[in-house]
Parts: sequence; C-alpha cells; structure tokens
Amino acid sequence: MELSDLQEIRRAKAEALRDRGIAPYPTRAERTHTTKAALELFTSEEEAGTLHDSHTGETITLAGRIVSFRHMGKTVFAHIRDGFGELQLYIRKDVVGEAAYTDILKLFDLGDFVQATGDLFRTKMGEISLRARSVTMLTKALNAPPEKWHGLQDVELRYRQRYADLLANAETRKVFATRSRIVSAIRHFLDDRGYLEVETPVLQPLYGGAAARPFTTHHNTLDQTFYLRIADELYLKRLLVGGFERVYEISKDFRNEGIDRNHSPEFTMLEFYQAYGDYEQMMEIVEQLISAVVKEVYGGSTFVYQGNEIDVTPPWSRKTLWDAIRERTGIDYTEHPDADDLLAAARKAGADIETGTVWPRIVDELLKQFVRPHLLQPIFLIDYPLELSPLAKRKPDDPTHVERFQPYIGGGEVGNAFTELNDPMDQLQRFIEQQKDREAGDEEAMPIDEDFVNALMYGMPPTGGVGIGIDRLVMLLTDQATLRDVILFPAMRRLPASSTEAGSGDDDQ
RNA sequence: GGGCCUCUAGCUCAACGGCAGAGCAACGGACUCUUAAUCCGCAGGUUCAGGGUUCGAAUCCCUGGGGGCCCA
Repeated sequence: MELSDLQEIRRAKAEALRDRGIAPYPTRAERTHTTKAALELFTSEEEAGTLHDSHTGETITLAGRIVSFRHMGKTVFAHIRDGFGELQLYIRKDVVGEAAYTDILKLFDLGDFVQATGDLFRTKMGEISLRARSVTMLTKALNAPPEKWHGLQDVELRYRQRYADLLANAETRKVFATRSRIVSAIRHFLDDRGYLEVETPVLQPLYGGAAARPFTTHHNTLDQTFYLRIADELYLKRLLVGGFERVYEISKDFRNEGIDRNHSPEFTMLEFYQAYGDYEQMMEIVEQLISAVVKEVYGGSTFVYQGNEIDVTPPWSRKTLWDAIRERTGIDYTEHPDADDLLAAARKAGADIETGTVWPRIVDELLKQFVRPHLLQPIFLIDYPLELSPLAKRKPDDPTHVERFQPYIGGGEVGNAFTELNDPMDQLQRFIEQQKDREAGDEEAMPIDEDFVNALMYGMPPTGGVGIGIDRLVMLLTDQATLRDVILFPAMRRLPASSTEAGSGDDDQ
C-alpha cells in the first residue's frame, strides 16, 4: 500500500515523535473527565462560587480528537472532540514549556487523538476551556480529516468509508445514535410486557416466512446447502408450539433482490409473537409500540417526515384492503377472480402491470401503485386476500380473506402482521398452493416446510404475530429518504482490483 | 435489466473545445484570548480507465468501471 504525500508527511511526524522517545501510539490513556463531565464540573463550580481566581482548582485530564487548531504565535487554541462533545484547549508556550509547545506546533495535526491535562476557565470570549499544562499524543492520524466546513459530501465515499462520514458529519452520527435509541426503546417496550428475546438460526436448511429469494451457501462438513434467513417467522412460531407465550427477535434478514432506497439485501427485522393473541390485539400493541418509540425520540407523538407532519397518537385508522383499493381505483377485486380479468380492469384504471402477473401480485400492485402513496398518516390496512398470505388465518366470516394487517406511515409499509395460521392441514394445503406458484415460475413463492407442519401438528395456540422493518422505521424517525442512510455499512459493489486487493476472483457464478 | 445524471488536488468545488484554478487541509513564516482566526509566502493533478474526433480534449464521440436518481 503506497502512502500519499500527505500521509507520508504525517507518518514522518510519527517517526519524529518516536525518535524523541515519545510513543505516537501509546498503549493507554489517562482520561479523568469526558468533555461533558468537564463542562458540568466547571458550570457547577461557577454556580457554587468555588472557582479559584476563576479557575477550577481540580486538575483534570481530557482525551479526544483534535478537530480545530488555531495558532496565534505563543498560544494555540484547539478543540478536541470525544464521544460526548467538544471542548476548547488553551495552550500557552510559557505553560507547557518550549519543547512540548514546539512538538504540538510541528508534530500534531487535525485528526490526531490527544490527551490534555490542566484546569478549566472561561476565555475572554466566554468559552469554557481547558488551560493545558500538558498535551500528549494518544494516536497519530495519518489521514487528514475531510474538509472542516462542508464535511464529507461524496455519497459513494460516505457509504464506502462510513468511518470518515461519521467523523466528518455530525448529522450522520446523530442518525445512528437515534437508531440505537429506537432499537433500545423497542426492547424496553417488549421486555416490559413479558416478551422473551430469543435467537433463531440465521443459517437455515429451508427458508420461509416471506416471499423472497434467498442467499444460498454451503456447509462443508455437513456437505449441505443452507440459506440465509429471509424471515424468522417459522422458527418463532415453533417456539410457541414449545410453550413460550411471548417471544421476539431483532435480527438481520437477507433477501437476494435489488437494492434501492427502500431495499437492502441485508436488513433488520423485528418479529414478535403472542399466544392467545389475534390481529386486533396486535394492532393495539403496534400503535402503542410505535407511539412509545416516537415519544422516546421526539418527546411527543408527532414528527416530520420529508416535509409532512405525522401524528402517531392511537388509535390509528383502519381500513380493509378491499375498501382502500375500491376507493382509489373503483376496482372490486372480488368481482375479478380471474387474473386476466383483473389485469384488464387494473390497466383500465391506469395501472402499469406486466402481462402474466399472477392474481395476488396484481392486487399487490394495485395497493402499491394507487393506495400506498396516499397513506401518510398512520393507518392499518386490514383483511388481505387469502392468496397473498400463506401463513395467516382465514377470517371466520369470509374464508377468501385472512386476518392480516399492514401498518403504513409516511407513504411506506413498516410492517406486516396476522392472526397466525395454526391449522396444520390448512397450512400444508397453503404450502402446496405456493408450490404450484413456484412451479408456475414465481421464484418468491415459499417452499414446503414439512417440519413446520409437523410442529403445528403438536398444536400452536391461537397466536398474533407482527413483523416490523427496523430500517424503514428508523428512516421515518430520522427523516432520511434512503435506507442506505440508516445502515452503517450498506452493501456496495466491490471496486476494481487495484484498490481493494480483492481475493481471487470470486465474482464468477 | 432500461433511461437520465455524475466522477477534476487529501476534502469541498470551479473551468464546459484554447495555458487545469480557488477555498479548506498541507508545507515555510508573522502573531500570547482565538471561534470557518487573520496576514505573507510556497507547493500540490494519470481531470475514473482505454480508445476516437480535432491544429488543440477535463470539455465532443465510443467502450468499459464506480456512484446517484427514476423506471422495470
């Protein structure tokens, strides 16, 4: 790996430190205070009137990255940033000593991690600062940070080198900190309600639980094909057969499909299941869950997504899929049980759908093209056609539809839920129907999972289940337009060999 | 998979057929309360790659690569 001129200059500075017996990468830091704790210390002493000659009496040590550096002759002002904030260092030649001062001037750069010891005071401009008695190197950075005012703008670099994006752009740091709070709030919500967090296989001998194409891999010792899970559903339901009443899992799922602003091949899913529940109860829980999360992030029940104010106060409105499609297109899909017939009606209404599309997918397209864009405020679309939902239980009064709902917020689908199908023979029949779709060329149709049917034969209690796409929820709550902006390291095409030193050509097949 | 856009110094961006430039960062210097510090000086390029058109290409055309947006 060849160093650029700028990197070479910094490497030489690290060497210069070493030559003088100073470690450019010392093993340990001796921080006594975070920047946040230091600011609090000063403010509380100031308020209590215990400052000595307007300085704190206590000597403290801060550690952080140099993010600004202003040299004024025999004085340097610099800001360091740690994980809690920033604080200004005031470094005087007559305080730190001539040799150390020269080191700081000549050998320290923007981006380096340093440690500074001294006491706190306010500058003439009123900024709480550390009057440094010593400043020492913690980590010599060889790469200069991106431009200080504009940050890192290049989207490709922001994704490929997220570390540079994070260190340059406060907004990016904020998005991912919020993401963490969201996930944490979800766990608290479910833990408080007696849900057990579990872990089910990522590598599955048979995939299922959703309509999608899987990633396929191979276990050498077993000499067997495994699939990366596309959903957790069938394993979590097996746990209800085993007697757990409430379980949830927050996990990475993988779907081998295109990448766009709403799809990532690797994404995070929350699924939770509740024995003796049904979709009515699950709707109430979803409303409460989302409200709790919004409250955690925004402190209230409203937020703005892409310019639209959204209010998640329960109860959310509910509308059958049948009504929603009829209202927007005038099409009553129950009057068109034949795919060709429904396709003709859909096209007449202005839908753009390929010839040969199977009936359930036509209904899905009508939903996507005509209904979804209007669903800004939270709403549950309920009662989907049986053909669209092979794992959901039929409505008692209408066996052509199932008890299923999808929550929509901000024009996007954030989840999927049903009263779970627990009749093993019905489930087997649905799998068989899926198999027919598969053979007809629908690559996303589910394979038959006989072990799952066997589990249901032991009996799964009436159950309500929900899946929520965490990434899409985070998009909404951080006002991001692209899924990639809420995923730390989004999947990218590998760069041509020279820069990545890619392993032996593994891109054939 | 298709259409459109994009790739220039470490970073942020100009130059759009006629000498490849600025700001930040760097490097040398002045400055002991600065806040995108200021001031003086200096250096920095395979203009994504390859080919073509042209007296002359970062610029126009073709092929390929990376990325983005829209569509499927």
